[in-house]
Amino acid sequence: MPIILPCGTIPVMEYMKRTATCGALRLADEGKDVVLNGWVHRSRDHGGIQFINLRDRCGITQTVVDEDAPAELKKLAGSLRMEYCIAVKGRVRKRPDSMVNPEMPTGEIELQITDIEVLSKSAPLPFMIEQESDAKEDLRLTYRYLDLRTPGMQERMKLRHDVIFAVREFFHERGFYEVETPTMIKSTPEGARDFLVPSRLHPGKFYALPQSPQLFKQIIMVGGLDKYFQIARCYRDEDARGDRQLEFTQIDVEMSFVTRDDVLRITEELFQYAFRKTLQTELPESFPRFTYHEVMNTYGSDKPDIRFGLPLQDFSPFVEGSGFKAFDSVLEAGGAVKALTAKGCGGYSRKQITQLEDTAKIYQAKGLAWMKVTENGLEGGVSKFFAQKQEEILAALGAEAGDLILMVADTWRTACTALGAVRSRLGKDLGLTDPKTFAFCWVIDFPLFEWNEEGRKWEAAHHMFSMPQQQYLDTMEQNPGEVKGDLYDLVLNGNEVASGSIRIHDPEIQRRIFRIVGFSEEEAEKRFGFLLNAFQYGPPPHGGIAPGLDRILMIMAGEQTIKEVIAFPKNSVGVSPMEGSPSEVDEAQLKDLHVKLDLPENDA
RNA sequence: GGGGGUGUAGCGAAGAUGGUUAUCGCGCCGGCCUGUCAAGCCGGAGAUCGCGGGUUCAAUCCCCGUCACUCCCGCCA
Repeated sequence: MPIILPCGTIPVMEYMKRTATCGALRLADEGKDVVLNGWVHRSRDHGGIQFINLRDRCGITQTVVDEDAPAELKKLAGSLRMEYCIAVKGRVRKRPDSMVNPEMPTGEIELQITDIEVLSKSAPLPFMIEQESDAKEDLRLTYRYLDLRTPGMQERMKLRHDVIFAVREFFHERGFYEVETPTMIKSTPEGARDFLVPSRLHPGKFYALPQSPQLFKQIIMVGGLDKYFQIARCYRDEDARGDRQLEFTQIDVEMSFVTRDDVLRITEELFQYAFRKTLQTELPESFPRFTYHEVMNTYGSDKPDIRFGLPLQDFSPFVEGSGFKAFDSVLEAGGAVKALTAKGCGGYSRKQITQLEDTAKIYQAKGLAWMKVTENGLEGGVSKFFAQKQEEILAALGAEAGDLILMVADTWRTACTALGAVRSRLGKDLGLTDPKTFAFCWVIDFPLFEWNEEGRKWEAAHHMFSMPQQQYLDTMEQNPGEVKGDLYDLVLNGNEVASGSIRIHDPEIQRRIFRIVGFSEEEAEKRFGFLLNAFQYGPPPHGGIAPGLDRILMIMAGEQTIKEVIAFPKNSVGVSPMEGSPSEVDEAQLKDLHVKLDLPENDA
């Protein structure tokens, strides 16, 4: 790296600066004298001749100290160890034909070394730098600076940069302004727990880190900026998951004077653009749309993986008269019986079926009923109850000999989600989830309210600023559970990757929503007063969406966790093992902040 | 808040009904070696088997507890 200093100050330490990168040289460069800077990736000393693979961000070049090289040079080369940072000078030469390495972009040439300069040494490594480190995740995070050197991490960091760049390009070209919103804001408890920042100047008061820029982007619309986007960091103090971190990045978008379809369209274009620019992948011209009810019924999930079929079906027509009490009683209680035809799984062992049942049970199913389809009809499991109707059943389910029929009877929601989980698992087990296939779809028409059984009240399913669909406006108080919102989720390969809505810009409708979820005028004023105030001054109709950058990158990179596409993620318990956060702070710092600790007893 | 899994040398793993010297690969150190590209060959160092307690003549192995990590349910408007 060039060291830049103001003129006439401290002398620059001179070293052999690179004239090419380690990924650049080709046969056409034969005969050139070049300097490379990089890290010793591997070193192979054959006694007479020594090969040093030099690595930087751009690639790996084989450099060679020949047998007839000066003894001094050979000695220095022999002292090099993995991950020493060095400069080498030499001449590019064609490799002998039989020595060409077709695996390497630089494999037709090598650098005949004339000089070596050790720029810095490396201690023995805690793990080796390989395509993907095989060290445990926690160790990789402790030494993230080494992990970042692995080609795998470097590729993902490049992908992340490329996608962000494409996003900026895309929105810029369409007249969006990138506007930054504050990271220290008013706490508006609703949804996830807030991270709090105590105020020194205002004893007893706190800022919150934003769970998303939601309220600010709506205010930006009131501010007349018309089209906004931001690569926004969001903070939610909830337990982590493979696809969830305490802090994560959203591509936050909001637009004025738009309808739902405008937002869906531009989001489709955004991903078509980003996938084309970064993965050279063409996405479909438009993404299929399903209603919430449809995906729950068919895929048993509000984030369906549509890379494969295996649809859930209604089994309730075959229950009456079967004599199977377990199913009967569920239907009498207003529940549902859902069935899934697992194609070609008729040979599953008892153990395999039990494993599928365990999956269903995680999602609260009481059991997983099953029947095998053979040449002779239904066999095994609960088949004896359905023998008379077997023709009908096979026809309705499209089941054939060699299939396995799986059923869950429970409340509609549990039956769907539990069997949906079984479907997901089968998709993976049967190899139907090619990570190179990118199957986007929209889920629309979400219910606006959900009944909270514990609190005995209605809650906003998404957030309180989403618009009810037009046809419910007159009557939404009468049956809140029926009300569909102008809400939409974007789903990719079974992952929710974006979520958005058309917002309420009419204060009267907003008041009615608050009333339905049991929010008093005073409470609404206290929490969201600034937004309601803004809405007194001619707010434009507006709506937006917020794609989760990390999740999308994870899927683009074919990874199982977003940690692989974040340079410095926290581990599963919110700790960063590298710098050791969170950590205790000085008593004096707490005092400044007017904060006293009240720690749990057994916390050592 | 709940459930599953893991913890053995710097790293990744194997291991035994509870028994004497705990194994393998990579890395590390030393030596040999003209063409490798995960180089090869020879030799060497390196482990209180996560920690604490219990059972036992004897525990890395069994039991209890605990810690750390990891995945999942809940939670995540």
